[in-house]
Amino acid sequence: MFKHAYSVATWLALCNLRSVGIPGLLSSWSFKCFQTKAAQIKGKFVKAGWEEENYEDGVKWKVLEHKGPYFAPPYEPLPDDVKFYYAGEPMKLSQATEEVATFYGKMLDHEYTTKEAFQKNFFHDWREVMTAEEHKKIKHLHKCDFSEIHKYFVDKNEARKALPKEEKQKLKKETEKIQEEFGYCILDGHQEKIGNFKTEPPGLFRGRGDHPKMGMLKKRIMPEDVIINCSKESKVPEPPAGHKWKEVRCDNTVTWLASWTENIQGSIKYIMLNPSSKLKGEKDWQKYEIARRLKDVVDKIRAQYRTDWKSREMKKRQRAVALYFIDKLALRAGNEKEEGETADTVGCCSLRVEHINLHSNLDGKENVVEFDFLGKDSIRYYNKVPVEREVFKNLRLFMENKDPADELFDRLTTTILNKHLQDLMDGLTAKVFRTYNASITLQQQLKELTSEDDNVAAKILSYNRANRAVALLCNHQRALPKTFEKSMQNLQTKISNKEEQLAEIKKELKKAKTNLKANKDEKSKKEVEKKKKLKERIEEQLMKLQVQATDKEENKQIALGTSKLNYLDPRITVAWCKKYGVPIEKVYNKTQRDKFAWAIAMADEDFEF
DNA sequence: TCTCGGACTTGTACCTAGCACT
DNA sequence: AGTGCTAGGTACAAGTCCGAGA
Repeated sequence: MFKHAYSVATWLALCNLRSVGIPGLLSSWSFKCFQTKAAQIKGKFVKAGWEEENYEDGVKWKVLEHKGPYFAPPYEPLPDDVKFYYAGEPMKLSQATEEVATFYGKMLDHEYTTKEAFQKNFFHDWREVMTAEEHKKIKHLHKCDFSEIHKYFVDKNEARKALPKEEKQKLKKETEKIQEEFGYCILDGHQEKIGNFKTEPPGLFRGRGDHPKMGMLKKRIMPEDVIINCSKESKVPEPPAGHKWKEVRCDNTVTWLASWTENIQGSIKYIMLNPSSKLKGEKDWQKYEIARRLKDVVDKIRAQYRTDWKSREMKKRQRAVALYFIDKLALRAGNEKEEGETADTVGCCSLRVEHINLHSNLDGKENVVEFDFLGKDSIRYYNKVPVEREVFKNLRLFMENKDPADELFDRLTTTILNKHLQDLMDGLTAKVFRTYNASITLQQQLKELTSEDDNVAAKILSYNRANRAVALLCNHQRALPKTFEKSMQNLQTKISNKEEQLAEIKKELKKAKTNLKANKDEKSKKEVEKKKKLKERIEEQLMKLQVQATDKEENKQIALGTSKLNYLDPRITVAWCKKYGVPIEKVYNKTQRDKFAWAIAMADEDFEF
């Protein structure tokens, strides 16, 4: 069974994930420790430190000890001089009502508060926490005046920013202390960083896109809501004074330390480990190994779905066309979702007739499918894609006699699709195609774009371009940064300044050369050398700036982070860095290096995805 | 086979520390 | 020293996929 193909021992052996083997002494599994160790043994990965764990099926850990979540600070009532007005009259609110009012007041200059659904949901939930008296009096949102509340928080924020250095230092120390106390756990004798150790503070729910629940009240999480997960023999975290946990359990088949149910969607929220942890890293590695196995069978799978386009079974045809989209366009699976509970977004299997347009001929191309739909996070997917004739014909067939709001693949669900994929390859699901296509694209693009004799800056531009190709494929967009135009202009100014500088120095160099010809003395010679060096330096600086500008322009609406963090096998990057002598820090920042520590230790320059 | 809860990954928006500038 | 500005974190929403139970 694939699931258990990688024992912890193998993994540790491979990446040398380890800590110093002094019993009873904790050590963190940090990059630093890694780097030195990896350097020492260079290429050979030796298992040490971590005991060879014999985990049974599905068991994730043996010992887990932590401090529980850090709770949001209690509500601080407004000072008396900050007033809420109803219908023009000042009104003192009960503490609970006031707290919810501040949630709205804080957001006053956010676009959310102008939306009808937001206002409606907020007002409804707000009225629920009001006292009978308040409830009776406060009947219309438009008669509520939160402006003093709003101003109070704006001022407070500014005051905080203007704090003297020492005060800021003090605050920083305090957050560090909290991080220290709650931010780590002990897992099988090793200290691991926790990802999110704080409960989410109360506030107003901000959905993405056109979310029907936007503005609803997100309730304060109390210890009584929280389930603690830790090992039996370890010390159970202490709940805050006067409180109890909802439950303390010991389930070592899951990776979370604490959980609670959130009141908006009724879904569960978890406290889990940081991506740098062994648990997460191992999972990440596995993910890419599955994608690499897809590489071996992808040709076969492609051949098969092409055959299936002509199947007599409608279900099979739909499955084959959907899979083609998932493979070619890196679409998400598209699970069905509850209508009215979330924003109306779709993925491949949930596409509706209204989301595509068929053009037999468009811009000189045949059989073009025009996609236009909102995907995850209500990000628009818009693409015009020429497709195979069979696909085109099938789509026309699928759309026959259907309303725009009908499902395109009415015989298909993600479960059906994934079951099929599972039969084709152990561990294969729809999302694996995204991982596979992203990683393979990076590798191809890097091969194509990088040239040996480029300098580091140019190589990094190539890397970013390869990364960009992937982001484009995965439709990882971002809003044009607000300051884009301005910062672009700044950069352009810098460039022209450099150019002027360069022209100047060229002139000077020429002069120096003439001088040398005339005088032929040591001093003139030195002068020429000096100017030459200066010229080279400026040329390099100019080139760097120009690269920066190109990069910036090409990147303005594309987000690289998501693919880098979630889709690109880090070993490809590590291998590329090693091969072309690019320092890894130029491509991965500290966090990324921590997350990908396993890959950094594992991959040689000849790693092939 | 259908539904739903649960666990875990993926994704963008927002915030801010700290850097490069003047 | 003050002032932008942005990279890089944090927060948390929104997906995917699995398996249990009716």
